Order: sequence, then structure tokens, then C-alpha cells
Amino acid sequence: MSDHQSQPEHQSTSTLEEIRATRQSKVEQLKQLGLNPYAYRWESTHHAAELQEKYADLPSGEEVDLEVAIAGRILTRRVFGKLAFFNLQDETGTIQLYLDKKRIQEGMADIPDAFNHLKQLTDVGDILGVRGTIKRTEKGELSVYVRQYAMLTKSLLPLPDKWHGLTDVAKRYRQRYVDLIVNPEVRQTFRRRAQITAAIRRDLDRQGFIEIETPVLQSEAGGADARPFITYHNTLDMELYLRIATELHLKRLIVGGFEKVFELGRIFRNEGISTRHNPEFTTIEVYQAYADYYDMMALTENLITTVAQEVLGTLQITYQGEAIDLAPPWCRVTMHDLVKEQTGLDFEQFQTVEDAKAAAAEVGIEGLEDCKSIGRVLNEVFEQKAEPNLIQPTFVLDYPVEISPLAKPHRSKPGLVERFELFIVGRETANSFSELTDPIDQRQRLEAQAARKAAGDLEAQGVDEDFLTALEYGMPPTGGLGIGIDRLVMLLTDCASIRDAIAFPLLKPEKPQEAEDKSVKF
RNA sequence: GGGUGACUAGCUCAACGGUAGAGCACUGGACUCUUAAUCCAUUGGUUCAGGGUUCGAAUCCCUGGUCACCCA
Repeated sequence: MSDHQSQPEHQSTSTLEEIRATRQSKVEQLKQLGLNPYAYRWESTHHAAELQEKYADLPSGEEVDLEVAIAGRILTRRVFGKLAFFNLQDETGTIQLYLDKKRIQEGMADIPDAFNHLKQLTDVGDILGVRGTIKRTEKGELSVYVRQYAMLTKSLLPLPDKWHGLTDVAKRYRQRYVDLIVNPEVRQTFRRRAQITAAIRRDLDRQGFIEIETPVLQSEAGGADARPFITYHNTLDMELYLRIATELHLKRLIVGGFEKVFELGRIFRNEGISTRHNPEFTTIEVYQAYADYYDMMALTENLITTVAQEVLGTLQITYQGEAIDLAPPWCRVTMHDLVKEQTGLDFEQFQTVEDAKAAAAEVGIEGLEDCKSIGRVLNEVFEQKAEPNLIQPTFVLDYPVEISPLAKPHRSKPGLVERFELFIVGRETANSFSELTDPIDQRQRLEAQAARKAAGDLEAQGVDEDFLTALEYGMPPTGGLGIGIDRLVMLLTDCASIRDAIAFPLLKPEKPQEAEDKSVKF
């Protein structure tokens, strides 16, 4: 190979453009040799992890006379004169390739200098397929003793430093593919995420729930207090909203006669971005006819423990260094009791908003200006004083009616609704109520919301007339539940940021000029 | 929205007012048991952007950008 003409001497190869150009010239050389650098397919017999497991007991220095085929990305190269070691990574793990000149020249007799081509035309990052036998080297590394190789895809861009890896957080999110290549634990997170949603669907299916997809594009965004994204339909010549919840359509399905329905899907909220908020995120909402919020508590506890058990094999988990015990039964406490316990304030004693605000301010609650009812003050106190302390799974029960426009009035406590939220590691993880089925009450509550919206509250919902019509046909008593899938995934995969639990989190696009630059460079 | 910090070679980082550097990667050479291979020789920069101060700015100041963390 040293007499290959197309290799300019002392070619500078340090900048990205130059590295890329060098690799492109290797692409051309491969083509000239009749080795397609962008192959069509490859038939593997094994994955890396399979081989590692199957031959775990193979003694050092021994070879197994059985041909295997495997494919993956070259992660490291250690090249000697007539011998080379590569590490190949596939989806399951890595395995070493033992590349001996003599063996390869024999195995690929039709291609002169096959070993030298391997040495000179492959780079870290290339996708390679190999056939050979299994051998544990004398130094004890299980390897594929390669007889034949095929360049399946030539990589043009260098991977991050093999030792330090990719640590730039922004780059990890922007170029998740690179993150996935070099950080195996990231692959594990998304594999777990898939297992979690699969386990949820499996468990609900077992219980007779069916999943029905409801519209993302809606003429009225309802079902939650949140600012929606607005889009535009050309032919209809009208604005549409991206859904902020799946609630109102799933309830229509209950009206229609389905008794157990759910939807696990993406919703969109036009709000801030933080380590706990992504503008598009995934929720599951579950509705069960003839059930109330106590039934939903049991369902929630069951579902989450089943999923944890199936995916993690345990209910004793660690989140960011903190031990979390998911073993049921989970603590159940009313919001009133919790606030009383944490602050000493007994909200049942307050007669006026002013009394409540004064007392709340005394225990250091801020941002009370907008609270126009005792219930909202209570909620502020709860959010500021109690929420952060709810580390172990805790159902908080019985919320003020003012902040729960879709929940049924409490059967025995005036001013409250039958609602719970589940908190784990200080985060709201689930939200549920005995659903409001009285269409007149529902209309009043939605109209109150609409009034707030008219007064400038961007998070208040409007009146969904068709939903009210549905309720007038009659909805059976129904328990509803929503779970934030991203937060559940964060909990079960020990992710500190929601961005670690979402494959492609929303980031500001890079500046156009830079982006243009990149398309040239990369 | 507010505060703090970061941004320098493909990657990880030095240099803190006086000639922009190291390791790895890349390129060339040697090498049949390496696994952060080793050895030799090269190469690689609009110091995030734009302004300002200065004889002189990666460094100091201002504005903007992106990101992270904390707070709301």
C-alpha cells in the first residue's frame, strides 16, 4: 500500500476538513479496489454480548473452530506490523477483533493485500462486518479471530476523544447520535425508556384497557392549565392548537361507551425549558368507567410498581444518590394535613383570603399576589413548603376546587375535589381525579376558566362546547389518571435532567451562520 | 425572568496584559498478544461573535450568542 499514488505526502490532516478529506480519499481507494464503502447488507450470526456470554469460560489462548459473523462500529484500533486489534461495538456491547495478517490473506485470497487495506483504509468510527472464529487471546481478551472482513460503511468524521469522551452537554443533546455511539449508558437509558412504555402498555392491556389515539391538532386546547402552541391550517384557514392534554377526548370515548381507555402520547406546552420541562413531552392518561380516585390510586401504585419490577427487577431504587422505596402501600395524606404538618397552618380555620394570605406570608410564602381564593393560597403553601419534601412515593389527596376544574366535588368535604397527585423525589409524577360528570357544574367551571383567559391568563383554558355536549349525553362515574412518562423515566433511569430522558430534547437552533459553517465542515 | 459560571486545535484541557501550548486523535515511519499499545517524525488555531481600553488583548471593559448550575 505504501506505493499508493493518491496519498499526497506530508498531507496536513489535523483540521476537521482535512480529516474528512483524508477519509473521503479512503472511500475512493476502497471503491477502486472494488470494496464498496457503503455496502447493502450483512448477515451476522451473533451479537457481541452473546459471544461474551457464550464464551465467558473459554480459556486464554484457545480457539473455537466455529465460524461466527458479526458487525459493528470500530471503536478503537491498535495496529502492529502484521497484527491488529480492533474493538467492535454493536448494539449489545463490544468485542475485540484479532486481525492476523496471514489468516486474513488466506481468508481473502481474492483480494491482494487485504490486510494492508484493513490497516490503511479503516478508521475509528467505520462500520465493519467480520467473519472468523472465536479465540481468547493469550492476554485473556475474547476476540473474533478474523478470516474475512467487509467495510460496510465508511465514516468520514472523527469520534470524540476515546479517553475523555463527549462531555459537552449541549453537543451531547444536539448530536445525540454521537452521544449514543460513545456513551453506552445513554443507549441503556433509551432502551429502558422503551421497556418502561412497553411494560405500561402490557400491564394495561392485561387489565383490559385499550389505547385509542386522539387528535393532536385541536381547535380548542383544553384539559389542563397550560399555554398551547398555535399552528395554522391553510385550507381551513384557521388557527389550530397542539394539544396540551389528552383528557377531554379520552372522556368523550368514555361517554361513547368504552369503559377502559388510555393514550400514551406526546403533548405540547408552550412554556419554559428547564431540567424538568421540555416543550413536548409524553404523558399517559387512563380513564376507567365506574371507578373513582381511590381505584385510580390502586391502579397507579400497581402500574408503577409493576413497571419498576419488570424493568429494573426491584422496587428499591436510587435516584441521584437518594434511596427510594417503591414498595406499596404508598403514603396517603390530604393536602390540608400535609400543610398543617409542615407549616402549622390549618386552612380549615381561615374564613377569608386575606386571613389565609397573611398567615401564609408569615411562614415565608412568596408570590401570593395573584391568589384570589383560599384554595389558591393553600396550593401555594403546599407547592413551596410541602412538595420538595415528598421524596418517598406519596399520594396527596383532596385539592381545592379552584385549581381543579375537571374534578368531581369531594363527596364529604366542601370546597375540595376528589383529586390526588403522586409525588416522588419532590416531583409531581401523577395526577388523578374522580372525573367531574355533572355537565352544568362543568360548564360553570370552564366558564370561570374562560373568564380568566379573557382577563389575560394565558394558561387558562377556554370552553370546549363539544365536550360539554358529550357530558350532557351522560358520562358514567369515571376515574381518570395522568402520569408524566418523562419524569417516570427519569426516576427509573436515574436521570437528573429531562433532557437525558428524551432522545432529542428541544434546543435553540444554532445560529444560521454557524449552522451553515457546520454543513460545510461536517 | 434574575443571579453565578463556562466558551481556546477534531476531543479533553493549559496559558490570566507581552511569541497561543500539552495529551489524545489525525498524517508518515517501525513493530505478530494489544486493550488509554509503544517508539520516532510531522501537522493542526478567526482563542464564541462584535465593539472598546492599551504600545500590545485569549486574558481587562461593554454588548450579544450558546450552554450549565442555582433561584423565581
